[in-house]
Amino acid sequence: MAPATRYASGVSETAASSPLIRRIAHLDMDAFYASCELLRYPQLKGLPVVIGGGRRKEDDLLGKLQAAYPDGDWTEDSFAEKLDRIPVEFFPRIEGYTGRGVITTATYAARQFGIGSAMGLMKAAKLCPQAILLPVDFERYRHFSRSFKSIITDIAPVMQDRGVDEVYIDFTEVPGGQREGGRVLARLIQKSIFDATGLTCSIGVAPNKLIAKMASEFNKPNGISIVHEADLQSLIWPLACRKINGVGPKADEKLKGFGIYTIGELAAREPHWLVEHFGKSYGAWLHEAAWGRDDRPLETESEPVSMSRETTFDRDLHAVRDRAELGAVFTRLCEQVAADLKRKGYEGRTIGIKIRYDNFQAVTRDQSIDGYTHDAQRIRQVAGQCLKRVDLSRRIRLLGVRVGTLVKAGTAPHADKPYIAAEETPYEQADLFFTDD
DNA sequence: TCTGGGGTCCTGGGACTT
DNA sequence: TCTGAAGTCCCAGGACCC
Repeated sequence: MAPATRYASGVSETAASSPLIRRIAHLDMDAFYASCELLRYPQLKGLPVVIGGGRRKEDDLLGKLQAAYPDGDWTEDSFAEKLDRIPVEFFPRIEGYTGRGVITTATYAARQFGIGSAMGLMKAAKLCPQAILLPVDFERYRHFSRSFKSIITDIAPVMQDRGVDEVYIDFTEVPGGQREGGRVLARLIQKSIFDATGLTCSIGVAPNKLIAKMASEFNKPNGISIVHEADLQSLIWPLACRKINGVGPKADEKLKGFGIYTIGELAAREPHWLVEHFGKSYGAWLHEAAWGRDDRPLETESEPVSMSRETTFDRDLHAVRDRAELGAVFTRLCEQVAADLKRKGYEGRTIGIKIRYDNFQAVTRDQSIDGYTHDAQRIRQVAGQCLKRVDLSRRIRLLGVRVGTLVKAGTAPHADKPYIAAEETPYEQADLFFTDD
C-alpha cells in the first residue's frame, strides 16, 4: 500500500491508483463588494444597503460626526478604527438622490425591495428610500481580492483570474480534488477563505469551465455544487439559456423568438440550424455549449489588450458651449490612461476615443500610429485627431479615451518619425474643445 | 427614471498587397 | 496594363462579461 502523503493544504491522500478525471472549479465570492463593506460596518448587517453612485461629498461621514460631536474623538486618525461604532443614522440614505449613477451591488435586504445591480440610483431611491448608500471602494475590494486568491493558490496553484471576485481552479491534480467529485477540496478552500477574511463564497465543480460556472450559482450563498458529465440532462438542460456564460440579453431574446427557452431546447436544435440563424462561429458554439462541451484550458497568465478611461458627465455637454469643461476632461482622461500604462508598464499603438451622445448612441474612432507610446501628450494629439472624425454638433453624455495593441514597455521598437497630424476633415471644428491652442 | 466603468472578443466592410 | 481572387490589416460597432 502506498504511504499516505500529507500536503501543505492539510489534505492527506494516498497515491492515486485510478486515472484522474478533469475537475474544474468555479469560485464566486458571495455579494463581494457588499460583504467587504459589511466587514467594516457590521452595524449595517440585515439593512438595505446599496453600493454605487459617485461623489456625494455632502454625506461625508467623518464631517457629519465631527459636526454632531464637536467634543468627541472623531479625529481623522482614530476614525478608521471606529467605523463599526458609527451610529446607523449617520449613514447617508438614498432618498432624494439625483444623479446618473447606477447600483454596483446591493445587499440581500435591499434586493427584497426589487433593487438590483445596474439599476439607476434614482429608481432605487423610489423603491427603497431608506436604503443606505455607500460609495464604491475599489481599493478595498482589490485588497480582499488579492487575499482570497493567494489563499487559493497556496492550496491549488493552477488558477485563472476572472475578475475581482471570481476564479477558475483546476482541481484535477490537487490532493483532494478528486474526492467526492471535488467536494472535499472545495470545502477546504471555502473554510480557508472564511477563516482568513470572514468572507463566504460559492463553488461549483464540474468537468469544464462552462458547467462549473453554472454550477457555482446553484447553491448561493456559501454553497458547493458538484456536477458530473452524466448530470447534463437533469441539472443543466432545465436551465434557461441565459444561464450560459456567453448568452446575453440579445441572444436570449432571439432564442426566445424561436421558442427556445431552456438549454435542453437549445440542445435539441440541429447544429446547422443554429449556424444558419446565429452565424458560423456563434451558432456552432451554442450547440457545443448546450451539450456541455468545453475544452478550454485555464489561462493562468494573460496580458492586457487595451486600457481606457471614460467618464459620464453630470449633464450632457456641447463641444462648443462647454468647450473649456470638455477640453479639461479630455486632457485628464488622456493623462489618466497614460499614467495607467506607465504604472502597469505598457505602451500601445492604437489610440482611440469613445463618445456617447445624449440619445445613448455610442461611436468610437481609433487610429494606429507608428511606434508605441504611453505619453499623455501624444495620446491626446492622436485622440484629438480621432475626435475630428465624429459628429460634435450633438450633445455628449460620455467621453472616453482608449489605448490598445499593447506591448510591455521597452520591448517595442520606437519610430523616430516626428508626429504628423492627419488631414483636417471638411467639418468646421476649429472652435471645438480638443484643439491644441 | 434611463441605462457606470473597464475590459475582451467577434464580425464585417474597406483598403491594401500579392 | 488591367482584372480578379485571396490574404491581411485597420477600423467601427456590437455583444457580452464583471
